[in-house]
Amino acid sequence: MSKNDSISMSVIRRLPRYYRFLSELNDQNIDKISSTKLAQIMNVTASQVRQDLNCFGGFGQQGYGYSVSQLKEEIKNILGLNNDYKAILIGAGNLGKAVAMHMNFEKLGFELIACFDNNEQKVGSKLNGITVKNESELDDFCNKNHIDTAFLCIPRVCVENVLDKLYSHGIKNYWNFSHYDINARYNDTMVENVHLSDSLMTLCYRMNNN
Amino acid sequence: MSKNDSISMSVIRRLPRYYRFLSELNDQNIDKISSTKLAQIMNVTASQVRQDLNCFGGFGQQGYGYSVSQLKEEIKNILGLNNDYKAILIGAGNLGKAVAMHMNFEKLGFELIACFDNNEQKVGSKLNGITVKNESELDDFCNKNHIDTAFLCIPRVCVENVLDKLYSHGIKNYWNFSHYDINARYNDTMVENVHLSDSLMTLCYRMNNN
DNA sequence: TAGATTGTTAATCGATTAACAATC
DNA sequence: TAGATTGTTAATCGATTAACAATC
Repeated sequence: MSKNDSISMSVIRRLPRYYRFLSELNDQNIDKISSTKLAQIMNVTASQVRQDLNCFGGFGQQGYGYSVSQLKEEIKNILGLNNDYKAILIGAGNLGKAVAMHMNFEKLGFELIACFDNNEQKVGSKLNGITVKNESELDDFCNKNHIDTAFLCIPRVCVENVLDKLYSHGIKNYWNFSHYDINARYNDTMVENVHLSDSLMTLCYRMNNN
Repeated sequence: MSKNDSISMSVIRRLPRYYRFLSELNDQNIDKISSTKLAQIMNVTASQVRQDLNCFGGFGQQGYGYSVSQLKEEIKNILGLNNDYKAILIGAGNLGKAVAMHMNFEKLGFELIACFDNNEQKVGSKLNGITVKNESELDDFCNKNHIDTAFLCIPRVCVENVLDKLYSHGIKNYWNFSHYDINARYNDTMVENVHLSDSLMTLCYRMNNN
């Protein structure tokens, strides 16, 4: 279909940032912007802005620039934020709790429909209105509900067991906070990793070598 | 000094991953590995492994390969994980709590020495043995203690005020969980961003366009 | 020594930037 | 129309991969 056949990850990873800056401009009731000005604000080159946007279509108007509100909506659609992907969260520890409580899933194209934990202590507690279920109910829940993606907030050593179960139910999209290498086990999965400790190590390196 | 004059961010961001895989191999008591085998395990090319490592020195031995334990230690040193950088955490909400409780700072070159929050409800509670202080004590604390870096787990709108304060005390390294653009305000800061919602949006895009 | 594997140079590939014709 | 700014092609830059001589 049309242009977005094989957009590079470099471009894809910049999209949320465009979306954020455009949302801000829109909130400030600015209705037009040129690639040059947007680039200035975002601290990138105007060429990059135009190249990136043109991966998806000609959203601008020569001699004028881009309509902020229109471009913002375009990117929202490109990202797919109007979706309502059903997500479940595995692991209601500190990290899982933070993910459940902190994120505005609705604005990101997701709906969190259930949380699971294997710790009896946590079962029954509520996260953003969702009662934490016992992990033993996971299979049953997967059978009875359509699930698009799983957010894994469990320790590395626990992932394989849970992953095998989820994969057997056809779940192939993962937001993974552990260091378990999901793709190595199932190469047809779509995995977005968040490696907090890698990020902190990178900061450490840079502090050493500034 | 020597080789690591201007290592590209691409290489730097791969270092934690090397460190992880080497640590694992070491735990399995494997004592030698070739670039080819390591590349296989990590799903990259052997060329990249050798190029990356040679940015920092010739750690291998021709005809033999690399000593796992030695290479692991080398990378640990390159990353600077033996440091004891003093860090403070701003924001003891769900995210801040998760960061404080979940991370093994000691193994990452940091020591968390204080937490602050402006919410009276949170002040006095304990995170991993550290009592949450009132944000009003921040200035005083900065005056009396050496601080290398701040972890910002506060909402975007709260960052500017806190940042100005921290920067005035000479703190220039930040682990930033908000969408506030620290570098735009102070361009001599070292910032490592964690943008959870950007990550989730990227997953959303990829789910739409698999 | 012969075999293996590194360190490093050269070739390729992809991403970013510059330039400019098209056009509003 | 003249001025501005896009969309797009071409040039540059950097990162990845391949090749191979050095050497353990």
